Amino acid sequence: MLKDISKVKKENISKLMVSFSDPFRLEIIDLMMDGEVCVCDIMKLTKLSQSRISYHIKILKEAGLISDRQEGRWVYYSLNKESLFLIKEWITSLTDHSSHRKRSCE
Amino acid sequence: MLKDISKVKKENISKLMVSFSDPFRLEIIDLMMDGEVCVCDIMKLTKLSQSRISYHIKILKEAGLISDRQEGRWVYYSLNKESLFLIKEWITSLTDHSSHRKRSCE
DNA sequence: TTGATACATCAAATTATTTTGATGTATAAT
DNA sequence: ATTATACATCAAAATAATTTGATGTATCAA
Repeated sequence: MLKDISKVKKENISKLMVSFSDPFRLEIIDLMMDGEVCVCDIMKLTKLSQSRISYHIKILKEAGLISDRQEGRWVYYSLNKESLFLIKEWITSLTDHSSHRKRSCE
Repeated sequence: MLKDISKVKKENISKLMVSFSDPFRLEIIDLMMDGEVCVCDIMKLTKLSQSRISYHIKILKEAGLISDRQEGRWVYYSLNKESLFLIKEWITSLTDHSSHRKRSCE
């Protein structure tokens, strides 16, 4: 068991995973790989409505997956590398510590 | 953009992420880190109902995250390392290829 | 100071996911 | 054969997430 991963961290992981669990959010994340994007960029590139995008952005933000930077009327969003590393670390702990031990009831 | 990651792969990723997006499924995954478990093990360790566990198991199975092995009346479930590696690979491609390029509208 | 743009937020409607309790199937012990 | 165990599956109910359209706020340009 992941005894070494604190509850706080687990809740972070959970939120990050929820972030990734929506196809539109994955699309948005994908767009952010090329660097900062504003909501208007996402609108042009995905044809999603503005409020719909804002909603998903909010989820990503609350999970700590993205950061924002305001510049005049525009808000630029970008991926947060630290949270990506956190997930990577978690997945790594899964692959590294998971056992193949057989179980047998009876 | 993740041009190099095929659509099929993306759909896998999406399903895997959905797998991870539920706290009870994370618990179940956690239990599987010590090796195989049967539904009855999960029942004892989590106090979730049998059909509830079966439901979540189904989601994990359909995402390809776990494998099953039947032995008599018991079915033993275990984590699928390949799918864990697939996610790791995906996260790695995010961390490795994501750019910090600034955007500026106007 | 008026109007336009960029985005956030809200409540209601829609849609999807999860839970529950019942029933079904297969295996195995008596 | 009958009964018990382990698990799957199903339909209905409960709950949660998402979408929509409207409205709100801040910034900026004319």
